[in-house]
Amino acid sequence: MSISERLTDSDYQRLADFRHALRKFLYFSEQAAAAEDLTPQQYQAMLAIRGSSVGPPNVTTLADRLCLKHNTVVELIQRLEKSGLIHKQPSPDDGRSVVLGLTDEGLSRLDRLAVSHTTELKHIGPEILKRLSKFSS
Amino acid sequence: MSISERLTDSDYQRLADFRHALRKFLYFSEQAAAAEDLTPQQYQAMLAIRGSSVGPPNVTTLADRLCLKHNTVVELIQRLEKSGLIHKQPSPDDGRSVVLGLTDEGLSRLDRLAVSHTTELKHIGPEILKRLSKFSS
DNA sequence: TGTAATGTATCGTAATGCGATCTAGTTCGC
DNA sequence: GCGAACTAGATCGCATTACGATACATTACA
Repeated sequence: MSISERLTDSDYQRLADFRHALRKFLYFSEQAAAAEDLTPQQYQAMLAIRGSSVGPPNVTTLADRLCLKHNTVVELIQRLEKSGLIHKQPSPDDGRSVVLGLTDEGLSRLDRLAVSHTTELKHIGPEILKRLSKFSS
Repeated sequence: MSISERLTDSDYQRLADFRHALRKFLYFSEQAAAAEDLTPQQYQAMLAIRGSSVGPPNVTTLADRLCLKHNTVVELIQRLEKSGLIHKQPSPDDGRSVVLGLTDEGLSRLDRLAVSHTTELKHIGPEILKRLSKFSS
């Protein structure tokens, strides 16, 4: 498909179908999170904290990882802390910074979600993959 | 990974990295939509209307496609109609139903977005694909 | 040392998505 | 053909989310 040509019906179907596959996965994720009494964003924040490959993140690092503004993350973190799912520690290196970590309760809920997401990805993953591969040309 | 074992650090990193790749694409999409003065949901609704493979959808069909409740879509549609991006026609077959379609203005904005999304998918698609393929085992 | 940069927090606002409820139109059983 | 059940869409109120603007403390640096 040349960039200068108008898109065809099937170009649009391809985009829409990919988006639909993505949306189905995200919908599953919303429902799974809700079953653990979490909002989708809470799950994503907890996953990003637990799955950080560079050690426990602070607010700014987490905001980058979630592609959100720092103040959005501050509030997300506050709700998570109030629910007893994460804890904040003042950074020993930098008095402005806080280090984020999961509580036992947070870990336990996240673990169940991570397992179910992994299972779901084995099911819906191939569909996303198939629709995605149609753009690689 | 057996389902009965506790997840490892790298299991979590895999999930978090996949989610991050997804989030990056969605963030691109949000920014691209904003550049055309659209909300992300408006773009997705318009794409679903234009990319429908079974003819112009009604509210219920669109809700299914977007994995949203019908009343959510009704309001989304109202905002789109007020902005002159879509039009609603009473269905000739069923007096309860409305048929949704894009206006010229809607088509023109969507077209630019669809092109830029296609381009972006060629860039970020492979990364999503790579992270996704790690769950296919 | 004083100024800029960084990290976090607070406040007000707009958009989103949903449950509950409503109205109008359609279908089905009898 | 008539009423009950069902379906499609619309309306309202509410909680959550994300953001811009702003503030304040800490750190870095010239």
